[in-house]
Amino acid sequence: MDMKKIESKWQRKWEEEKLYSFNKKNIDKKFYCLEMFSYPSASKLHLGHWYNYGLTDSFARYQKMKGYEVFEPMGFDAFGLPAENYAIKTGIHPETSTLSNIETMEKQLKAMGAMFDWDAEIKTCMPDYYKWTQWLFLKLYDRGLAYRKAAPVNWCPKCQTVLANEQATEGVCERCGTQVIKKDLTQWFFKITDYAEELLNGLDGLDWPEKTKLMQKNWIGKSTGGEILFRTESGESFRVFTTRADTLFGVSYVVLAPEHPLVKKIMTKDREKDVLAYIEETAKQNEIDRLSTTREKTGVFTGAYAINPANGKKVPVYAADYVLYSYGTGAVMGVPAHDERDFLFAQKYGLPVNVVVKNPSGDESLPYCEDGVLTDSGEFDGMTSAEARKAVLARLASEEKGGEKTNYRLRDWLVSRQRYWGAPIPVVHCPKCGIVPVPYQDLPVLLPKDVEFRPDGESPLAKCSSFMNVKCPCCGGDAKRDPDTLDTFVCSSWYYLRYPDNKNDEMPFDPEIVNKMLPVDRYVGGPEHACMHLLYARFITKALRDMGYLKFDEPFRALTHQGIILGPDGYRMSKTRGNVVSPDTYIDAYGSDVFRLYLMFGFDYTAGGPWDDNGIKSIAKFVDRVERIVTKVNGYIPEKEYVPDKDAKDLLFAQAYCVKNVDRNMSDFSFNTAVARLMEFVTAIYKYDGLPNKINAVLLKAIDTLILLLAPCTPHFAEELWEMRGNDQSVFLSPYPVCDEAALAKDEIELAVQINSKVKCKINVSKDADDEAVKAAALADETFSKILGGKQIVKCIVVKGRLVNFIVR
RNA sequence: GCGGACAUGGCGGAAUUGGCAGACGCAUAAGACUAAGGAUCUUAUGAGGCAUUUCUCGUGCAGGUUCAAGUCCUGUUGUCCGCACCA
Repeated sequence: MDMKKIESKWQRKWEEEKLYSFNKKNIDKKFYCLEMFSYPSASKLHLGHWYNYGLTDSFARYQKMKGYEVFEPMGFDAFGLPAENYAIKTGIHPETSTLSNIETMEKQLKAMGAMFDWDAEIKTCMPDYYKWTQWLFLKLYDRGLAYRKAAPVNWCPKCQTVLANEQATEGVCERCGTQVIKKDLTQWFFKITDYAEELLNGLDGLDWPEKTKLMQKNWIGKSTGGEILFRTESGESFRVFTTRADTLFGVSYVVLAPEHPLVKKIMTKDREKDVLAYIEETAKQNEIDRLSTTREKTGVFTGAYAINPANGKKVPVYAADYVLYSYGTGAVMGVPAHDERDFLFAQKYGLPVNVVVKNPSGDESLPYCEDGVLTDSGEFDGMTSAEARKAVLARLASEEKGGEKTNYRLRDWLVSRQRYWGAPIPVVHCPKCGIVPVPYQDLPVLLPKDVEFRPDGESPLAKCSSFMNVKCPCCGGDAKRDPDTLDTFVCSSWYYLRYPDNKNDEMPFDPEIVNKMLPVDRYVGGPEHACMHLLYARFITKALRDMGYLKFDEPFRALTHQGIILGPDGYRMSKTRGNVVSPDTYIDAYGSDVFRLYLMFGFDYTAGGPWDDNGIKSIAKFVDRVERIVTKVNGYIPEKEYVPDKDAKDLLFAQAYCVKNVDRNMSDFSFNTAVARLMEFVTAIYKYDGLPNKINAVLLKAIDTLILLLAPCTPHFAEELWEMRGNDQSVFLSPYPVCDEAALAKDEIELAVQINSKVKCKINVSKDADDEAVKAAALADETFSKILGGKQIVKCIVVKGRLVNFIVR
C-alpha cells in the first residue's frame, strides 16, 4: 500500500469532514484528552513528540470509538528563553522565529495524523492569549496572592545580566565564564504556600502515578514542629523552627542564615570584618555548592549571644550557609549531641556537646539522633522525646516564647523574569501612588516590538522608553511600567482552561463552558514536570475556584507520564553524543502509521527505552500481513446460512479474547500488549482462512473486528482498509467492538496440578467444578496418580481456575 | 547526603497484582514454496543434565514470610531520575 498517498488522502478527508472538531452538543459525553503543549523549537518534530502526541492520540481515538466526544487540542508554549537567546545571537526577532517555528510544527503535527482540534489552538505569545495571562496576574493581585519581596537572582557582573540557573551551571556564566554572584532584586511572587495544605491533601483523590504524588508530597514537604523565640543580649529577637523541641536544653549555639537581616544588626564591631567577608563569600556560592553535604560546614561567629528561653543559658550566635533563609525562619538551634550536622559544626568550632536525650539501649555514642528519654532537661527529665516535644512547646507557648508550628518546604512562586520574551507584568509604579495594577480594560499591556535585548545591565523592557513611560492610572501623573515579564510557567498554569473557549475576547474563558469541559480527563506529558508545572496548574485552579470562576478543585483528573526514547546506544539522545534518531527517515520509508505502531509495540509506554531499528521492520511486516489477509478475504462471497463449527468457535474465541484485552490495554496505556494481542488475532485469522471451506460470515466479521481494533493505532491504514471493505463513512464513526463473553466461556478449563508447589501435570475439568471435584479429577488422572506414587497427601489447595496443589509427605 | 524508581533469555519486553515465569516480537536454526529469496509459510529456541512423555537450576545478590514469591518483608549491590543541607 502506498502509505504516503493514503496518509494525505485521509488527512484531507478528515479535515474536510471536520471529523475531529468538538461538537458542543455532545458535551455531556465529553472526554478531554490533553497532551502537554510544546515549545516551538526550530528543529523538526523529534521522537519524543511522536511518542507523546502520536500514542496519546491513539488513546484519544480509542476513547472516540468508545463513544466519547473527544476534545484533543494542541497549542504552543511560545514565550521563553531560547527564542530570546537566538535573537541575541542572530538578530532575528523572537516573534519572527517563534511564529515561523510554530508554522513548521503545525504542518508536521498535521502530518502525524492526530485528531487535534485546530480550531481550539492557542499560542501563548499572542496578545489574545497573554492578555488573559495578565488578567490572571491582576486577579491574583486583587486577592492578595501576588506580592513583591526581595529575592536573589544569578547575576553575571561582566555581562551585567541576570542568568537563569541553566545559564549559570558550575557557578560561572555560560557566556563569559565569570563567577556568578547573587544579587537581590525586588520581585513578584505568587503565594502558592497559602494552598500548601490543600495541594497536599488533594493528591489523595487523583488518578496519578503514585511516584508523582509522592514527589509532590515531598516537594510540599509538610513538617510539624515548633517555633522557639530566642532573644539576643542586645534585645533583638528571632525565631527558630525545629522538629526536635525535646532537645532544646541541649542547645549550645544558634545559627542564622547569612542572608538573615539580623546578622548585620547583631554582629559586634570586632567580628564585623569576618562576618561581612563570610556573607560576601556565601553570595558567590551557587545553590548546588551550598547543597553539597560532602562539603565541610562553614560558618562565622557574629560576636553576639542569645538566651535559651528554656534554661536561660547564653549561647553564641553564628551565621552559616548550611541554614537557608528561604526555609522555615531562616534560623536554627544547634544541638550537637542529637544532630549529625550540628555535631560536625560543633567539633569544628569547639562548641559544647550537651547530651539531653538518652538512648534507651544504653549506647552512649554521639550524635544520637533518634528519639529517647530526656535528661538534664529540668522538669522534662524522664519524658520520652515524643512527650517532651509537646510539653516543651506547651510551656513555651504559655510564656509566649514559642509554640507549635507546621512548616512547608514549598516556597512561594517567583514569577518575575528580567527578560524580554514573555508576558509583561501589568503593573505601573507611580512615585505618588506606589504599585498600581493596570486597569482590566487596558489589557493587554502589549509587548513592544522594537526593543534592544542584548544584555547590558538592564531588563530589555527597562530600556524601551515608549513602553516604560506611562501615566499613572490612578493619579494621572508620570509613572513607569514594571520592566519585568512573567515566568513562562504562568502561561502554562492555565492554558488548559483556554482551549475550550479559545476565541473568547470578553473573558479568559466562559465559566459555564469550562465547568462542563473540565477537569481534563487524561493529561499526558513528561515526568520532569512532576513538581513545578503540575503543582502550579493545581494552585491556579484552586485560586480561580476560590474567586468563583471554577467549580472543580483539580485540573487533571488522571495523569500519565510517557517514558523517554533513548538513542540506540542506550543513552539519552543528544547532538553532542551523535545518537539522535530522526523520525523522518522512518516515516519516509514506512509511513507514519507504521512508525506510530512501532512506538506502541516496542516499549513499555511509561518506561521508554533504547531505539531499535529491527523492531520497525517487524511492524512493517505485520502491517503487510494485515493488508494481505484483508485484500484476500475481501473478494470472498460468504456461504449462506453458515452454522459455526469447532474451528469457527476457536476463531470467535480468539476474537473475543483479543477484543477484551485490547480494550483494556488501550485504556491503560499498555499499548505494547495491545499490539501483541492484535498480532495473535491476525495469526488466528490466517490459521482459520487456511482451513478448507471457511468462507463465511464469521471470518468476515473477524476481519472487520480486526480493522476496528487496529484503527486507533494505525488511523490512515485502517480507514483505507475500512473503505476497501465497502464502508462509506469513517471507521472512527463506528463503535468499538464489544467482547462476546459467551464466546470466551469454555466448558472445560485446564488446571495445573502441583505436588509440593511444583507443577507436575495438567488436567481438564469442567469450568464450574468445585474444589472437591477438582481434587477428585486430579486424583483420578492417570498421569498424576503415577507421579504421586501413593504418597500420603497432607493438604490440598485449590485455586479456582488456576491450579490445584497437593502437599505430600 | 536526602528522596524516588528500576534490575526478568542473545535483545525489546509480558506475567490478569501472591498462583503454570519468559506472552508478543526481534535475532538464530531447520524445513516448505521457488529459477532465485534480504519475500512468504511451518517448526524449534531460558540454562543444564549423553538430549526429548523425566529431572535439576533459573527473574541483580543474601536471607525471610508463605502450601505457593519476579511480585510481600529485611539487608545488600548496581543503574537511572529529582533535589531547596528542610532543622
